[in-house]
Order: sequence, then C-alpha cells, then structure tokens
Amino acid sequence: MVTRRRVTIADVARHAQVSTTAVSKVLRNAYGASPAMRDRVRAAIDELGYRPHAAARAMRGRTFTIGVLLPHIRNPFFADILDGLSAQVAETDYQVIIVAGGAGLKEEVRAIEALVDRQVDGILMIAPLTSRADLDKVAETMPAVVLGRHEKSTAYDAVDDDDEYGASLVVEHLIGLGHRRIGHISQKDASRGRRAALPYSIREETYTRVMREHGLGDEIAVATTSWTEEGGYIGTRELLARSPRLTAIFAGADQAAFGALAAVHEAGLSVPGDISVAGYDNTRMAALDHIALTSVDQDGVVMGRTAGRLLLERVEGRTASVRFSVTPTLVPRRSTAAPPG
Amino acid sequence: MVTRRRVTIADVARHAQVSTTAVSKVLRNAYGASPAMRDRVRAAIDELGYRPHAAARAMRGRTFTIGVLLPHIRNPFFADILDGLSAQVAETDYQVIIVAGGAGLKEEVRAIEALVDRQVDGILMIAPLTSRADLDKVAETMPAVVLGRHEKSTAYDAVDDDDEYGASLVVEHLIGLGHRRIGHISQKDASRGRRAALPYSIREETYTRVMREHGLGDEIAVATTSWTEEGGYIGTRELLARSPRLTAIFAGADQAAFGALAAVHEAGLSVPGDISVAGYDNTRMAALDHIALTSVDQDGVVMGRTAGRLLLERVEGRTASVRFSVTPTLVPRRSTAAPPG
DNA sequence: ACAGCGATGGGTAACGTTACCCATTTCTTG
DNA sequence: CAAGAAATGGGTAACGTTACCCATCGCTGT
Repeated sequence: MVTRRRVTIADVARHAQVSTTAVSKVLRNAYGASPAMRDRVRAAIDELGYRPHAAARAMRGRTFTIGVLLPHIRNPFFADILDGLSAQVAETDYQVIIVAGGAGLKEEVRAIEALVDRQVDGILMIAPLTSRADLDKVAETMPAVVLGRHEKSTAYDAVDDDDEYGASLVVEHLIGLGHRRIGHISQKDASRGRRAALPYSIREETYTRVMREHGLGDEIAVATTSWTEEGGYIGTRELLARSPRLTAIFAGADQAAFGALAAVHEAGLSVPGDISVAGYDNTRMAALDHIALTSVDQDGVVMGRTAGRLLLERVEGRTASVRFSVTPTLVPRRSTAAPPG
Repeated sequence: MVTRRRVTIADVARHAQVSTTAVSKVLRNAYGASPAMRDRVRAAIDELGYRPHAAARAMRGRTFTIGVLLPHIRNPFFADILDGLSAQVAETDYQVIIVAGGAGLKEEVRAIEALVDRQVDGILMIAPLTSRADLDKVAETMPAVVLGRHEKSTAYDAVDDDDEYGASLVVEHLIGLGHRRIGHISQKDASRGRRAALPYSIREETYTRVMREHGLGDEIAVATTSWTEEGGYIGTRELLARSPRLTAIFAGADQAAFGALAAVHEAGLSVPGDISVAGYDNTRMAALDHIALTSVDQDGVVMGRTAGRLLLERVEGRTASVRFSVTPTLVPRRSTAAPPG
C-alpha cells in the first residue's frame, strides 16, 4: 500500500495548461467553457486517469450519492427493490450506497446517521422503524423517500403497496376455499410510536378485520415472531399446538411461509391436504414448482424504480410531497386448497 | 426541506468557549487536553447535538468507513458474511457501507471506483470478477481484503473457504452412495483473465477431477448457467434431457439447487428416489425440513468476522499479507440417497 | 531564584472542489 | 465604427476538519 497521491483537478489543469476553474467547469458541464477547451481538458482527464474526489465535492455540495437504509439483507423482496432502484439510477451520475439497519431501533438510528454524516444527496429508507417525527427530521435535512410505511407526510415522498388490500386478498381467498380456522404469523413490533404504519401491523389488522367481517372473530389466531424462516417455523409450531387444529396459515411474508411449510411437514401433515399455507411478496422461491406457494405479488422492481425516480426529482429540486401506491395481486398456487373433510 | 446548517466544530468551540483545535483534540482523544476541558467540550457536543462531518474528515485522512463490494444481494450466503463483518465492526467507530456490483465486470469496476472515490478507509471485495492486476491496484490505494478468491497476493489479505475440499466432499459423498452419472451446475464465467481463482471454477474443476479419479470421466456432465433459482432450474432441465438419465446433481450453490429441485419435481421425478440433489453454502432454506438439502457448510459468519478483523488490522497499519482459509464440512440431508435400482 | 520541563491551549495552513466574481476578447447591431 | 452584449477564461474564498507548530503557565530540582 504505497499511498500514491491521487490525481487532482490541479494536476489536470497543469497538464492541460488551463486553470483549475476551467477544469471544474468542464466536469460540471457549466457555462463558460469553449468546445476547444472542453476537448483539451477531457483529453487531460483521460490521460491522467483523473477521478473526482467525492469528499471534496461533498464539502461544496453534491456527493452524487444516494443512500439506502435496508432493515436487513436476507429478505429477497428487498433485492427486487434494489434492482429497480439501481436500474433507475444507473443512467445518472449518482451512485447507490447501502447501509444495513439491523434488527433494532438503535442500530437503525446509527445507520441513518451514518448516511446523513456522509452527506448523501438523497436517502431512501426501506420499512424504517424510526418514529414519524424522526423521519420528518431526516427529511428536513435532505431529500428523502420512505418505502413501505403508510403515513402521510409533507416532508418526504412515500412508496408503498396497498398492504390492506393485499392481505385481504389472501384471507378472502382462504375463506372462499372454505377455511374457517385460519392462523396468521406476524412480526414482533420493534418500532416506536403507534404501530399502524408498518406492513406487518397492517397485514395483521387486516387479517383480524376480515376474519371478523366473516363472523370468524373467535377463530383468530396470531403468532407473533419474525418474518424469517426461523420465525415462520416457530410461529407455526405454536399455531399447530392449538386444538382444534387450524386448516390454513397466512404467513405475513414468504420467508416466514417457508418456515411454516417446514414445520407443517415436520409435524407429519401435508400441504395443502391437511393445511393450506399462503405467504406474501411473491419471491422467486415461491414460484418454484416443488414449493408452489400461494402469495401476493407487489412488484418490488416497480417500487424500487419509482422510489429512485422520486428521489432524483427531489434532489433536482421538487419539494411538493408525493405518494405512490402499488396495487398487489394474488398469485394462487398449489399450497392452498379447500380444507380437509 | 429547510436545509438547516449543520452544527460544526466551530459552533461547539464557541459554545464551550474554547478553540476549534481543542474540540478536535477531544474528538480524537488526542494529547493536549485537560480532563476539565474534555468535560466542557463533551457537554457542548451533547447540547448542540454535534456530529462530525465525514466528508470534511475525509479531506484530512480517515472517513471511519469500511466499504464492501457485493456481487449481488440475492445470495443469502452473503448475508452471513455481512453479519459476521457487522458484528466485528460494530464495537468500533467504523461504519460499513455496501455497494452492489451487479452481474458484469463493468458494473463491478464502477462499484469499486465509487468506493475508492468515497475514500473508504478499507475495502472488502467479495468474490470480485476483476482481474488480479486491478485488485492489486486497488490494494495499493487502500487497505483491502478479498473474500472468495484463491490467489495469493502480497498487496491484500485473502479469506476463503477451501472450495476444492468442499466440492470433493460432495462428489465423494454421491459416489460413495453408489452414483455414477452425476451432473454439475456451474456458473458462466464473467471474469477477466484466468478463471482458476473463483469458487465456481474451482468447484467445477474439482468435480471433474474427482469424477476422473473414480474412472467416471465419461459421465461428466456440466450445465453452465448461473447460481440462481432460474439458473439451477434451466441447468437441470438441460441435464435431465440426457440419456441415460443421470441419478444425481451437484449444484454449485444452494440457490441453484433449489431451482434444480423444482425442475426435478416438475419432470415428475422424485428426490432422492429418482435423483439426488446436493448444493453448497448450507443456507437456512437448505436446513428446512420440507427441503432437507444436502449441502456444504462454510461458516460465512466466521469468514465475515475474520475479514473485518483483518481489514481493521490493516487500517491500523499492518502491511504483511495474510491468508485465512475456512475448512468446509458436508451436511448430509434427505435430498441425497443411493441411486434407484 | 532560575533553567528546564511537562502540561495545556490555540493559531494556521492545508486537503480538493466549486460558486461567485471580475477581466479580457470577440461578436452584434444600429 | 462605436457601444454594448456575449463568450471565454481565471482568481479567490470558502466548505469542516486535523496535523503541526508555537506560546504560555506552573512546577520541579538545584
């Protein structure tokens, strides 16, 4: 590691026999540079292999960086979102950097601060646990988009899918098949303030509401674990212990549904013969033939792309607040069928 | 977005009635500050909610940032690595930022440059496609650790698992069960220069070598797709078209194995009755009871933690080059058994 | 009492880039 | 052809932090 000094704008200027100001103008496509000078400077840039120093730029304004807060990296649905975002940002000069938030509120705050300290030009927060007031505070500092929360705000843009509709699709589907004893796997609440805004709350509340609407209020059974394979497994074992045994499980996320399938199988029961299982997110695993999990598709790629577009618009100066909502669709597969008997 | 000016070191200095130098000393725990002054300054920092401006620090040296290059985000094995890394870095003042490399060499180069431009203090490159010479060039600029490549270098530290041993475990296992017609699913090469260094090459070559050693050179059948569900699915359909039909498939990664399971199932065949399937990485999905995929465990958490430790050591000044290799173990499950007949 | 030392605090010049100016030169237009 | 406008180029002061220096003070030991 022979810390060789980086090529700077001054080196380029010297090499092209112009001022540093001139080089800066060319870099920024700013007014006041003749075509001839542009060519000279660009040639010098290529010859010396100059690359702008992001930190120095940050001192004076733009960093050309979009920061993403990701709760964790295991959920493949987030990968879809990132794909959409990357596609949107790829053609611009902006670069996406990701910071993992971890499971708790404290880690998440640290992650957001890290992004703010690094002066990103815009921040996309995916399903953040942070309180609304704190989100507003972040959005006061820099352009922000929040994905997956159902609050209205004038400070940031919001992208979400209609979780209420999506969850109702699943529950209605199961009830339509003839199920009555339907369990639900939800996620433990780690957020601060009222729960209502996050997907897991909405899906759970919708489950409860639809069950009641069909006169199945007494059959409501919720296991609150986490939306991971382990969480789904543990939650399902908990639900299976009930008597009389339920005939269907609506896991709030595919990841949890996979764990549910494992637990059902381990208990010597068959899917969908004994128990139907449905998930949410329509991940690629769900589509595989030997799993064939009924799920809800919410097009993460479009959500990510839209979030990117909104963020870039804000960076360019828009201040009016926008909300974009995706309408989910049910994707029935072989993991759900009429109940036994 | 009311771009409120950030609190700076000067604000803190004024508030505490000391010089900016003094504040800087306190922040860095540098020599030349009395306990009394330290307390005053710290109080001012808390009161004003001061946070150091990373870009300004970058101009003068440290950014307290560790950059990670990730090929893509879908492989859950990478999540284990990140967990290990995060755990190692969490107690320090450093922050991990991730940049996704994308599938191609060009995107990867852009991603690495983005990290270099942002002056990260150290960089962890996970299974990079870049040529060895370019890796060395990066490592000349900043402390670097490369994970998952099997080259020796004096410029950077290396962390890997012994892919050759791991792959041989699987193939020997299948042969030991009585299989002869064993197929393999590999990944298309996107790197530059000689292939030998990346896991997919080594696993494939090992498969070929072990087959030959057992006199099964004529039975070698490789489908080269990608290590994703789709890749495994397509590759398996390709392999299943052969006649006589093979009795086992060694997918180079669990993700591909899941796709393989789907394809086998779709073809009306059973696992392991008709065909045995094995993967690599021992992801959580593989452990689930209804999948029970035979796989190879390579402890990504330890790999990530070690990579973090090595990187921090290098940031602190170590220059001697280190290699750390994990020994993988076979995890036999129900997806592999003796061949039919 | 005094040289010499450690402890304490601050002044200042960078780091690389850009926004805002001003000084030329060249082009229009009546 | 004069006068104003447009085009072209450069000088310079920040942005927030830190490394390196110097100045002062109170003690110590002789």
